[in-house]
Amino acid sequence: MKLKTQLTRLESTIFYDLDMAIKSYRQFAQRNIKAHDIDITIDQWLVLKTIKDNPALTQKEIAARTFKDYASITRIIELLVRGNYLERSFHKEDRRRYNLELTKKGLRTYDRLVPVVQGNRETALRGISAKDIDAMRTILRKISSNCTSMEPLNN
Amino acid sequence: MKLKTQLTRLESTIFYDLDMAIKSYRQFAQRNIKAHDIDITIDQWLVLKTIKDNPALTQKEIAARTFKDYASITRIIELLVRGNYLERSFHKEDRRRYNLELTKKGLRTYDRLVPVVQGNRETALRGISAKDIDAMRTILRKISSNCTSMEPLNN
DNA sequence: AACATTTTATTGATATATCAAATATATTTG
DNA sequence: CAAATATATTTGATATATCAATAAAATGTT
Repeated sequence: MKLKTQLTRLESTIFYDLDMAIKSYRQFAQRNIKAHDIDITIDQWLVLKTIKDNPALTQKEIAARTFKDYASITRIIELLVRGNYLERSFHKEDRRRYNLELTKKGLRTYDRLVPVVQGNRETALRGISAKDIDAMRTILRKISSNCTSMEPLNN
Repeated sequence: MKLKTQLTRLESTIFYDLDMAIKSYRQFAQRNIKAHDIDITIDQWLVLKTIKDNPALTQKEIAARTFKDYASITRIIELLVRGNYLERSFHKEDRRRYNLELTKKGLRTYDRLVPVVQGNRETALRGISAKDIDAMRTILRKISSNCTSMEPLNN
C-alpha cells in the first residue's frame, strides 16, 4: 500500500515559528526605535553598528557580518550617507574601496540606540532561561550548517 | 560606580543566529526549487499552498496565516495570476472579495513542490531531535508573544 | 609593460516588506 | 433611507533581498 507523502500545514512547521519570531521581533524593535523618534531602519542600524565597531571592514566583510547581500550593503550605505549618518572618503591604499566613518549625527544616534536595542532584546527574551537560549542557538547553527553545507553562499 | 551598558557584538546575540538560520534555509530551499526547474518563489509557494489547502480564505486571512502584510499578499497573488498559477473570479456574496482557485498549472506545480519542500525540511533539520525541535518552538512562540503582547500587529 | 585574473563595489531588474493613503463595498446607526 | 462606520483590497512610496551583469582597480603572469 502506498503511503502518500502528506505535507504538514504551514503553521505546524518550525520554519513557521522561526519566521514568526523574527518578524515579531523586527516589528517590535522597529516600532520602539521609531517611538524614540530615531529615524533609522533596523537594517541601517545593523550596518551602522558594524561600521562603528569595526571601522576598517570592507563592504564585503560588512555583508558577511550582517548576513546581507553586497548589493544591499551598497544601498544601505548610500542611504546612511544620504541621511548624514556616515561619511565616505577614498581609501588611500586601495582605490576600489572607501573609508566609512560615522558623522557626529551617526555617533549620536548610535549612543541613543544602544540602550533602546538592549531593552528590545531583554523584552523579547523575557522569561526565557539562559540555558534555553543557549540550547536554541546550538540548534539554529545546526540548521544553518545543514542548509549551507552542500553549496557555497554567494557572499 | 556606574556600570556602562555594553552592547554585545551582533554575532553574539540570538537574533543573529535566528536571522542566519532563516536566511540559510530560505536560500537553500529556493535553490532547490530552482534546481527542480520550478519557476516560483518561496513566498509565492507559501501563498499558493495556503490557498490550495483553504480555498475559502480572504486575502486578509491568507496574510495572517503566512504572516505577511496585506499589500504583499495582493502583489504575490497578482504575480501568481500573471504566472498562470491562480485564477481569480468575483465573489458572489461579497464584491470586495475574489475567489481564488489554482489552475491546472498551479495544481501541477503544487504536486511537484510538495516532495521538494518536504525534502528541504528534512535536510534542514537533519541531526536534530524531535524533542529539541519542540523545545525550540516553545521558545520561539514565547519570543513572539513577548514582542507582540504590548501592541497590536497591523495584520 | 601587456594581458589575464581576481577583488571590490555598483547597477539593473524583479520580488517582497512596511506603512500610509485611497477605493470600493458592506454594515450599522440615527 | 442617508450618513457614518467598518471591512476587504489596492496603490504609492520607500527600503531591502536576490541574482546577474558591469565597472574599476589591484594582483599575477609572462
